[in-house]
Amino acid sequence: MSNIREVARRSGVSVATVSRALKDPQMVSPRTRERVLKAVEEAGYRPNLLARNFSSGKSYAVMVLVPNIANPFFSRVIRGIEKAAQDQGYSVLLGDTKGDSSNEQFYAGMALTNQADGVIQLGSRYPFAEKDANLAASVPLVNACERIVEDDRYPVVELDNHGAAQEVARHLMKMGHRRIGVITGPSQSPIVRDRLSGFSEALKKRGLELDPEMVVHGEFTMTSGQKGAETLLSTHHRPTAIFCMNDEMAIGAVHQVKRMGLRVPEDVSVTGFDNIEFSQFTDPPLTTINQPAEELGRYAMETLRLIIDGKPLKSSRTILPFELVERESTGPCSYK
Amino acid sequence: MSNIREVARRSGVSVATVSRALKDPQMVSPRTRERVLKAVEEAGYRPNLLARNFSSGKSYAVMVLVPNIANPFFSRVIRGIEKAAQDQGYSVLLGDTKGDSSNEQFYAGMALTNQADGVIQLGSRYPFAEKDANLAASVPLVNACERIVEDDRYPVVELDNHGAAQEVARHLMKMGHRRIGVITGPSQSPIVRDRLSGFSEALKKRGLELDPEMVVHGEFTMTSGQKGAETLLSTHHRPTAIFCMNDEMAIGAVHQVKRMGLRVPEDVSVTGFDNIEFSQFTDPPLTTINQPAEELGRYAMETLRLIIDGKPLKSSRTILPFELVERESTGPCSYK
DNA sequence: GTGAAAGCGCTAACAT
DNA sequence: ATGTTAGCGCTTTCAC
Repeated sequence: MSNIREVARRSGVSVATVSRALKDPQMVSPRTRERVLKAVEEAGYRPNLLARNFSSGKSYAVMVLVPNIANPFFSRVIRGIEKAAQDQGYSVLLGDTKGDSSNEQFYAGMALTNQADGVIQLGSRYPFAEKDANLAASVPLVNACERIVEDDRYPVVELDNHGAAQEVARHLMKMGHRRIGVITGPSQSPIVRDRLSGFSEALKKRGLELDPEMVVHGEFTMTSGQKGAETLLSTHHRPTAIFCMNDEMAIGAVHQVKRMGLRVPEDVSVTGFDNIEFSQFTDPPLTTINQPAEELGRYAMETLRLIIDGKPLKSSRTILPFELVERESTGPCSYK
Repeated sequence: MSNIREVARRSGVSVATVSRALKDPQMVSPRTRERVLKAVEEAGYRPNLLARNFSSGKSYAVMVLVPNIANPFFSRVIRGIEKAAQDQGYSVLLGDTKGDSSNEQFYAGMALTNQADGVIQLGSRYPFAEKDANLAASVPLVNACERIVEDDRYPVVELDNHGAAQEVARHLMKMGHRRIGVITGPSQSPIVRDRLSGFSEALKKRGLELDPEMVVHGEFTMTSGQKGAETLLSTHHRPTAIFCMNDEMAIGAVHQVKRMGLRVPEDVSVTGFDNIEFSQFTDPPLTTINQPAEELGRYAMETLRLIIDGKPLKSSRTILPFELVERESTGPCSYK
């Protein structure tokens, strides 16, 4: 592997000039530039970015903490992050945390040893170990999709979860549903709270109360959606519709509804959230909320970049718009 | 951010001793060690790994090229890679290539500038630009899941695709199917060729010929699976079973079979490949081939590590076992 | 426009 | 067991 000195030697200039010719071409004369580039070619030279980064004190990498990389919604967010990162000359380090705080601390900790210039947390936890909080205070951190619990020090890029859940409620009520079950995510998650409050608020506006028996907690997995549906449908007074807080759980719920000999949507309507691609191919296709996943990622990366560069943020909270996608998993309430 | 000199000053020893106390504790006396650790604590010191890596000439990062990060099968492979990487002190750089060769070249190129110590290619292409081939020759590269076309210079970790496709064929023939359609992936892909040859070989053994009209090419997406099924089912003599080369296409195919008023499996059996989690929740659940995805990833990372460290490989080709998972999307042939 | 040289933070060879 | 120092490859002042 040839280095900058080798190129300097070959082109008969100093290393400084080579450095300039490559990073700031108009700083050197056309003739030298040409000679340098020729030497670069001949030597098969590639700058050692490890050295460059070390020298500049930056890694030009961002650490992305993702609760579950197998969730297609997060995949799309990551796509958005990556695209934006590439545009900005940054690389993406992947940290699949499985929602585990020790994993989060491990990966986020890499920003403390200069392996990443910033962190994008897609989960809802403050990702650093408490004992590292002092050091971590200076690490650029952006929170996307979720919102870090009890902490508004960090910019967040998220959906109008409250509004989206309201929209779902309105959609179901418009179809005549009055007893609606909800399969949430983990109860401590801020988005779960937002969606739950939006949902019950919309119900209240129409004089309906959210029966606690109609709220079960899932874990954003298909299995938990299936179990949740089983619980809801085994109640004495079963719901005619189920609002699932993500598409995976909705897929599990639809599965269970059918297993219990009921039809979707004739007997039970089911809604999802996220609009992952699979939601179009279930039977029936899911009514769901579309999240602009790639944009969430892009905004998160762009925001992080501003922080890294010490530039001012227009706002510490970016809310992206949702969209209700009506498909065939919801229909008129046939009960009574 | 305090550095090693600061710690040296605080503990009254030299930087070398601090370095040793941290990297090789038993090289310094217990008393000094203690003093150093105390100083580290007080100073809130974290080693600058950018500097350490630069100094050692290694990035301790691997670049993973993935054709489509939204494909849950690849997600699981990445999980396996990441786990193994973490165990070995490596970080994972993500390169979502979308199957695009310019993306592959961009991301793989990061290994040429010392930003990654090696590359894991999950796609089937030689990832470097031809003009970089000379430089790239020294970059550790492992191919997983797919096999790099026309090039056996690189170790590969893959499934027995030929055998798995045979197994699918045998399963369908056992159920009485004699006219079977196939929805493949891109025709240049080696795994597609392997599976196709295994499939037709098994057919031949039972005196059946694979009708070219029964082979359509998909792109490993649900939409292409849907289209493929439409094509196959619109033929004059339609198949009673369809072998899809991944689960997404099978999901699309099932969707289309139903849309055409046919039943799965009563009228048409459908099989998938990969055993992604969604395959359990389709209606009906998919008969498919289980791939040990995480293990594929783990082996790939371990193999790459051996190459990086210049250690000998036991074999340049690791074949992992498959398993046929029988679910309800396949059933006895009812035709004639 | 170009060169000389310091310095980024760490490791490791060498000296003691 | 510990200190001194060169050096990793690059960027960036500071002179000229």
